[in-house]
Amino acid sequence: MQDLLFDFISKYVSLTEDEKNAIVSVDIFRSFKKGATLLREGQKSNDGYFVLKGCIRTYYILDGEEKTTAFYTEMEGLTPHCVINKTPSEYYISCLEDSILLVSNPEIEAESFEKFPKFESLCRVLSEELLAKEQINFDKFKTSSPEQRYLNLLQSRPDLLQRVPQHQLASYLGIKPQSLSRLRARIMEKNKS
Amino acid sequence: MQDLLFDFISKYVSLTEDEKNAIVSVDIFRSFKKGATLLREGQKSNDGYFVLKGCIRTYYILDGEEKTTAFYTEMEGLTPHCVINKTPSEYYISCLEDSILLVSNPEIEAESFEKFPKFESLCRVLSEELLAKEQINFDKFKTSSPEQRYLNLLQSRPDLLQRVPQHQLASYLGIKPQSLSRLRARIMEKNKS
DNA sequence: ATCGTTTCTTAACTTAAGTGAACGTTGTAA
DNA sequence: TTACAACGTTCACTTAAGTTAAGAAACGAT
Repeated sequence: MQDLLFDFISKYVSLTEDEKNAIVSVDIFRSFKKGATLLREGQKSNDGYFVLKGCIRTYYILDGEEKTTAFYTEMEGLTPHCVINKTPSEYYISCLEDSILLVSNPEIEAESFEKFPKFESLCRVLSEELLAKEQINFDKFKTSSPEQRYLNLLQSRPDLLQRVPQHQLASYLGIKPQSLSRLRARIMEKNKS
Repeated sequence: MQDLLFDFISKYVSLTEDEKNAIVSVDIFRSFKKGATLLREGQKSNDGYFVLKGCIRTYYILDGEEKTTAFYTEMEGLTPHCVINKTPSEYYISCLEDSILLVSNPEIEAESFEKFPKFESLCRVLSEELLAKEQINFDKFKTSSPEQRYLNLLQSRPDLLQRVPQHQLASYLGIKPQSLSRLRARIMEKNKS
């Protein structure tokens, strides 16, 4: 399991045995059951998550409706807004599947950055990369219709369509579950003829 | 003009005179005329931008149509996706107004990070913060109707509605210019009664 | 000052998403 | 096993956005 992490990190920087041991020794690998809630609206937390195995999602409850806005799967990570801003969370985080997560917080990070400046470089590069990717995703969302967004997801993250319930996918696509149903039927119809 | 920058930075870290001089001495402040193009589709570039004064925008040309997806105003910065990924750019960047920008690139940054590790910390914190903010914005976009998005923009960035042409605002809101016109008329109508 | 372009608005029509309700299926818990 | 809740689909209806076209206003360049 740790090897997955080190393989991932090795794309960015090369770690010495010392540095690898340092990561392992802080012992921040945690298992969660499907459905477990990691963060609730209104709650303050310092925990960031990196998915080694499984899938987690962020969602809001607006007018009593659940709105899922993001999914994180293997080798994807999330530092909640409330951690960055020291404010109560606006959204929930929960596990869609049994998951193994790396759980960190600013204190752990500060310590390790002090001992291993290389870790801070890594985090800078990672978050710059994530930011650029998030901006491209946002751009694509803005410039696409719901149908295009669905087809695009089918291309770029086909696994999600299998792992995730339709009504969560719908809000992820910015539409209602009924519209997603209809849209899928429409596409089927087109492909038939 | 530099004071604006140092005021901004001082919210995150405190700089010594030495460090301030280092920033000034690299001389990366640049002036641009309204309409100037900073980056074109297909082009490779290493330049990132930080707006000291003025306004820049990113836009795509899709099916011959200009789609504006982001605006950056005073004390906001952008490292284009193509810089992070070393790929040709998918979008254009141009100046909406006469602007004064801080222009940087990975080489300058690497040098300064070496001399002043504090700068790398600053950049890590800034990009983590920007990422969290971008995610919240994206979430809000997904969970809102075009009309809500317009009203929200009216609240959160009223200056943009003054500075920016309607048709650019429209694509920023994910709709057509005609729809924005109609939507505004609809809101006016509501407020009258 | 004029010409031409760009920008914004309006309108009529088309298309698709939102809404509310019904129904069958699946999954869960007593 | 039954009962209930959650999920996905379908339908009829409403509302709003996309499309195409036209015209008025603002802006720039000559």
